[in-house]
Amino acid sequence: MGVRAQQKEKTRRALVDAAFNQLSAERSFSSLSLREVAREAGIAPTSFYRHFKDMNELGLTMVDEGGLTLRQMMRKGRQRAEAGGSVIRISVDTFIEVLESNPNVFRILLHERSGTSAAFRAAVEREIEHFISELAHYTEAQANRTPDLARAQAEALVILVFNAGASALDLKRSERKALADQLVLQLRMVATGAEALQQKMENRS
Amino acid sequence: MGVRAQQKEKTRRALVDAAFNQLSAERSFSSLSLREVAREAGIAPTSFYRHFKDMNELGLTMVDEGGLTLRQMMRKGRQRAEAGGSVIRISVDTFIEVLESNPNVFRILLHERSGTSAAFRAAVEREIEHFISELAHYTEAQANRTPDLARAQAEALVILVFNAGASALDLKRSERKALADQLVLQLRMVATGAEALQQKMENRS
DNA sequence: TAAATTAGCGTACAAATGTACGCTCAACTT
DNA sequence: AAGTTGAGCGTACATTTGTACGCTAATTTA
Repeated sequence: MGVRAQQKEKTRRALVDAAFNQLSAERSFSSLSLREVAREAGIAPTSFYRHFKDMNELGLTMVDEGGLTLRQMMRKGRQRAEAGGSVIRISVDTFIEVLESNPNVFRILLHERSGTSAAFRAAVEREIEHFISELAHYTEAQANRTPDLARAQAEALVILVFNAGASALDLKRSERKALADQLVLQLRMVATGAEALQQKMENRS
Repeated sequence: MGVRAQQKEKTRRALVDAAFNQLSAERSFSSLSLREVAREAGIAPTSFYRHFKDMNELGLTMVDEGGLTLRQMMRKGRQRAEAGGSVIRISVDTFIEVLESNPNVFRILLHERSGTSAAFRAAVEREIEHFISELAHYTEAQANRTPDLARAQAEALVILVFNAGASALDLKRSERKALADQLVLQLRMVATGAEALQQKMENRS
């Protein structure tokens, strides 16, 4: 890659990073202005356009990138689970760790999920869908579930996890422990319930 | 109430209604400007201050008012359920109806739940907490659950319902049917799972 | 080496925003 | 009847925003 393209990529990264860094509990992506991001990245406002058509395009990039990061981290965590122990417990712990080390990635996903732009909502939904279908396949194979039951179960699990994530963002480290425990309990409810429903259906037919 | 106070109340209502009416899938509360709301309500921008300290105060009013509306409607629906039939099914159907007739009340709750103002998040959480504790008490009495199990169960149920609500806002009428069915299935999972977990605990002790 | 490309800059402008200030006049109080 | 209050208005202003336009200088291509 030429010197020129390299420098351009570097600036682009500076923009993305600047935007991520400005996110916080008090600052959502949609409240960031183009000028603020450019300022933080150390370039002139008008130079922004050399990299993105508008703020929307930057945001979508962030959602995609964030979702990818999350999935990679969760996948690594899952490898730990293969060593043995409760899958649910280990997954929840991994999730909390991921959340703690990437709070802003979470913020943008959670916020824009109920956001004002259809494109954003769709993008976030796509990321969540990745999680759901990975999990559904896993459950289908592992617990021998009916496809549609596996799907409903996976969806419920993911929703509960993401919601707990949203709450966790506002909590202190110590309170997160209790939240994680409650979450584990809820996930077990869903898993146990799905199993019971499946058995009932099998007996009936 | 005097003529004067009456007129003031009327204008205040006009402001609240104006704000609610401007909400849509493309427009969140936080994206509304004071001037826009005043314009829609038919008053001068500066007159806004006669009624609210700032937009934040207006928003909190809307959250409180919206939450109240929702609870009242759900309570009416619950009376229908007492006539017999599946509590879950009837509750879900009621919920969908409520959602369809008050989409904007939902939007503000859903969006500000993950919003940028701590006061807003707390207010929404308070509203959701109402639902959870009402449901937890119901379950505790009805199904004879342990308090903490009842709590975890109620929370899971409410979260699943609200999440489905968020998705439903983006769907066409016909697609909502399928979503409702899936939601019912998930709620049954939780209920069945909670029951099973409780039994297991009782046997163990 | 000469020409073409382009990342980044500075200037500029129209639009919109929140809100300070002071006025009016109808409603209320005394 | 006289005096007080306050809801609503218009004017005004500083600030911030997105973005159009044209320039520069370094890199790339020919």
